Amino acid sequence: MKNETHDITHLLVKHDIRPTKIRRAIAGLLFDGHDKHVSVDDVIDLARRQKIRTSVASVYNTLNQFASAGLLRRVTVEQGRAFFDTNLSAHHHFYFEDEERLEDIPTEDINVSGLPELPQGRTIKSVDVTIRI
Amino acid sequence: MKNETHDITHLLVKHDIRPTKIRRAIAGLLFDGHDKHVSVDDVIDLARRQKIRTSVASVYNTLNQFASAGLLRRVTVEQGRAFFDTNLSAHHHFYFEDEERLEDIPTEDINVSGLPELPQGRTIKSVDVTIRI
DNA sequence: TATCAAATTTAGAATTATTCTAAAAACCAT
DNA sequence: ATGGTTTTTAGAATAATTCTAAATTTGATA
Ligand SMILES: [Mn+2]
Ligand SMILES: [Mn+2]
Ligand SMILES: [Zn+2]
Ligand SMILES: [Zn+2]
Repeated sequence: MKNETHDITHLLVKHDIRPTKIRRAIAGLLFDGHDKHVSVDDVIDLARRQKIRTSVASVYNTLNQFASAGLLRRVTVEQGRAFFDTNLSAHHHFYFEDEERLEDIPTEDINVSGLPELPQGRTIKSVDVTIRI
Repeated sequence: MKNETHDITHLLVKHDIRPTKIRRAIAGLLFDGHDKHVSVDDVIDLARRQKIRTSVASVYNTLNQFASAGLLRRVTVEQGRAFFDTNLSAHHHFYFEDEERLEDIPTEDINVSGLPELPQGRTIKSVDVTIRI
């Protein structure tokens, strides 16, 4: 068993996700040490290229589970398609409209300060800055 | 003819949109002097309540035309539904996730500075700050 | 290792938002 | 009023996502 496989199994277990075959396979595609932003279609294509046999429903199930478990972050930049981000640290995004592609902006490259008072009883879930270019 | 109606006709004409009946009706719902964020469904409901007879396709056509003409600004905060914003001045948003509702944040209530360098040949189309609460 | 209940995966149907089509209606310059 | 052009519309088409329920996999236990 490759070390990488072992790491992925533990990553899933740590997040209370049973490390089944397709979950490990999809996690293997996503968590390869490189930050990425993927659509469901991207994952289906990636899986097909690696001869991983799965279904559309499973890709949806798995990405949604990973997002709920905090292994992925959902990024909404256009209505219609969802993107999932493997970079979990605080950061912002360029969105290349013509290419329908996201690129990270390190949090230190944008200064967001002086947040307004929140309405009663609310807490911030996220602060997202998207620069469309 | 009410003054308000006249204003709306001129607003459309100024933006090179022929002031047809349904366009004037939908513009009347939207441009009443109060900033608002509406979904297509909201507009259909508003129209129905005012006994404005129209079709789903026309609401889509009209909102898309208004957005292209710069009378509305499209706001993307969740995959699935599009919001249209009548507030055209620079500002940001709270998004109330549980209520699926937007609220404006005046631009002076958030300080966004030190934007990063843009990739070659790109220009900023918009800078959107969304605070999910 | 064999058994089996629970969890997962899956194909295809269903749902939802949006766009497309092409026929009918409205518009407006003459 | 006429008639070419634009708009409106109902319903079909498309596309992303979720649902359903049957088949498969998983992993604890015997
Ligand atoms: Mn693709
Ligand atoms: Mn509604
Ligand atoms: Zn990112
Ligand atoms: Zn707004």
